[in-house]
Amino acid sequence: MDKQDKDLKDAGLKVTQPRLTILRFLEGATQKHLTADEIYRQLNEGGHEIGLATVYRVLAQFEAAQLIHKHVFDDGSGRPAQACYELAVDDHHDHMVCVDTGEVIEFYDPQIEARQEEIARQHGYDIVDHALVMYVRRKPH
Amino acid sequence: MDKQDKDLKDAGLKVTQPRLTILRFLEGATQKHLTADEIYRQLNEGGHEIGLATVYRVLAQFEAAQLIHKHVFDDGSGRPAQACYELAVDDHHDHMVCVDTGEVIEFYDPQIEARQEEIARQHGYDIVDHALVMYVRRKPH
DNA sequence: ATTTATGCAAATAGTTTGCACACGT
DNA sequence: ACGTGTGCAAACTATTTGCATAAAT
Repeated sequence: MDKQDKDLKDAGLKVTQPRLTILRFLEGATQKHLTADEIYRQLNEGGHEIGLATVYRVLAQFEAAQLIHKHVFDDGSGRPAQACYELAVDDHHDHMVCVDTGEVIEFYDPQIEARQEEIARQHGYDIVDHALVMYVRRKPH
Repeated sequence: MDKQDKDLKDAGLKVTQPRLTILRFLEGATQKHLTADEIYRQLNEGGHEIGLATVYRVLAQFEAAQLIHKHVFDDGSGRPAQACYELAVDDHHDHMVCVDTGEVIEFYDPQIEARQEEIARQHGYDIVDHALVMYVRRKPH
């Protein structure tokens, strides 16, 4: 039993061809943040026949199992927002999206994290989740 | 010429009935964050005949003119994300959304703002915009 | 053998757009 | 009168779902 096989079982998911294929693809991908459609297209172009609906279903399951995280970066440019997915890793981080190139940069700042907790607490709330996205542009020169 | 009238002209928008109606509605609304559909429904129930498409178009124009801000709170529960809009005011703020009630709480934290600038700078970027949303739950007891 | 997963096509939800007509200046 | 704005219905996009078939245990 290999690693991905075990990961799926641990997540309570039956080990099926599509799930294995998608999980392996995500782990091997050069790009960390991928849309459902990108995953679908790249797999099929690579000879793996998987339906788009299945990609969505599997991603939803992976997300529920915390194997991956889903992000909805409102690209600001209006137009329909596409969700993207990335493999879950132990360390939490937030994102910067370059409005010119679409490039996604990850970062983590303990001060910000701490302030968030503090602010929620002051209002009488616990944080369930949070999303911080900075839309940025490469500084001239 | 009243205030809303002037606001529209200043934004470079012709003063039309739907635009005035929507702007006044937003300024008079008890709820600060409204979806396009809520605005559409409430106006029509209030006797103002406005098409949904027009509501969307006007909101898009208002957003472009910085009269309002658009938010896409990924309610986490999966399902299609609906955008909501709020009147732009001078002071910037971020949001907390209660995952149980959908309630939206606004907050502002200078430390977080400063850190964001700093982090972007360190990576060689300027911040164009940013969105911080904390999904929270009322603290037990 | 049974249960769960998959693929396809059709359905959905929110939002956008084409076009004929109405409005604002 | 002229250029925009509006309403309606049809189009679109991303995503979900129903259903018959195919896998996995």
